[in-house]
Amino acid sequence: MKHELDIRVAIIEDDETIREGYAFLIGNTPGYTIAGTYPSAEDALKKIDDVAPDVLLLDVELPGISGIDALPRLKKLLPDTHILILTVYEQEMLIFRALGSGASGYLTKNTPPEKIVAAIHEVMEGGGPMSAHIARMVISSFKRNDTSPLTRRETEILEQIATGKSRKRIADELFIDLETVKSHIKNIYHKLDVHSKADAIKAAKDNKFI
Amino acid sequence: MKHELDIRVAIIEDDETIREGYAFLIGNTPGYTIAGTYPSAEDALKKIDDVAPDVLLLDVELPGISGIDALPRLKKLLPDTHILILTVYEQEMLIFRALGSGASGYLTKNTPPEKIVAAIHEVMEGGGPMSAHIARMVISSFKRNDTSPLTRRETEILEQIATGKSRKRIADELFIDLETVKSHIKNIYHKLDVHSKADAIKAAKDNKFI
DNA sequence: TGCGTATTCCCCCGTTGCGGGTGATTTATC
DNA sequence: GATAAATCACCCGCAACGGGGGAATACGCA
Repeated sequence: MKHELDIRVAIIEDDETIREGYAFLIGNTPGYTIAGTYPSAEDALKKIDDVAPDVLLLDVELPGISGIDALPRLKKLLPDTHILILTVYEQEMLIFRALGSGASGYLTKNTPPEKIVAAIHEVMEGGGPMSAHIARMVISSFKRNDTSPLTRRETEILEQIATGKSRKRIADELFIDLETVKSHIKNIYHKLDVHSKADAIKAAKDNKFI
Repeated sequence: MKHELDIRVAIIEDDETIREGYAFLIGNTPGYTIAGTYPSAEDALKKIDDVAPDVLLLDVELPGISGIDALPRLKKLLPDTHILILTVYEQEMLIFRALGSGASGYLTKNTPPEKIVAAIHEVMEGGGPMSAHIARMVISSFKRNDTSPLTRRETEILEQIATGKSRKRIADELFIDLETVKSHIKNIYHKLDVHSKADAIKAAKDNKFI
């Protein structure tokens, strides 16, 4: 039951059962049309530009080029297509690489069918659908460590250092003397037990002090 | 209808109508109990530690101390309470400050009542409930610019510079000569039209090249 | 109100890194 | 086989960095 105003959905998924299952589910939901299904990224990269779907469901574990590696190239081919990652993997690395490469949402494969359809609708409405656990991980990535040994001023100065600014420039912008900045930096190094900018930044970022 | 195993919810909201509305809604939902309602952050900070709610709904626009400013102090008082921001504001600044200060979710006030209850449930289950538009903004914050003028190697080196490492150290870690690193940096500066580390990092971050 | 901490500023020292100019060679990739 | 990317080379002067010492206000919480 195709319709001109339907949301056009494409699927890249190597498991035929899952692929056809999603296609059946979405194709039989009013308002949605399957614009193409592909068993591999290579396949999709060759043919999908003729299809230009509104939304693309992308599996990350694919034979040959992985979904993650295909993402930037798919996004280049289809800049206006919303790409939803659909996977069993919940590693931070994968999630942030996917979102960095232009994915508009990230769903785990235990997502019930009706929620997948809802996610497709949501992404078309300007949302960013994520599975609950993924959303929590994304939120956690912003969270600062509230037990930082650094004072407010020290934190502020370390943040400035992390932007590559010189001590002189930091002093000028904070309206304090260069000697004061040096003094803070010495205290920061002592507290973090480091002996260089790079190590201080790394220690602070690892511990979410900045 | 209180129950020992109910999810205990507290509310900080200055508008009495809204506050009582939420309290009525949540208190009358099976499985949820209102543990306390407060018209201001000062009020809550004084009394809420006796209450120790599982979930706290927090408005950001409050008289006196704002919800955002109260967040770190509330989190310190109640480290195990999940705090859900409930607001009309959708500014990036506010969202990221809230998530950085320990908020577990962020909902806009046009959220229908049943979704607020669902969000409380979700956050107790390890999720990170966000309104659709908020989720999209959060996801967008990760997205790299796919039209960067920098090559892969240049991007890699600029990322290393942004961690505060010296050229020498970058050279060693990438197994290339110091002169090569210098050469890349010169190319980066030309492409970004800058003349210092700090300006290069700023330009690259502003444009999401790194 | 007072104790402790945070923040501010001052001097010394030697070493290292940084920004910029101009050039050349070897890999990939199309 | 052309174009871009990545690699290495040698020149220069100045600024920044890391670490040692000490000391005076300002501020917040009890």
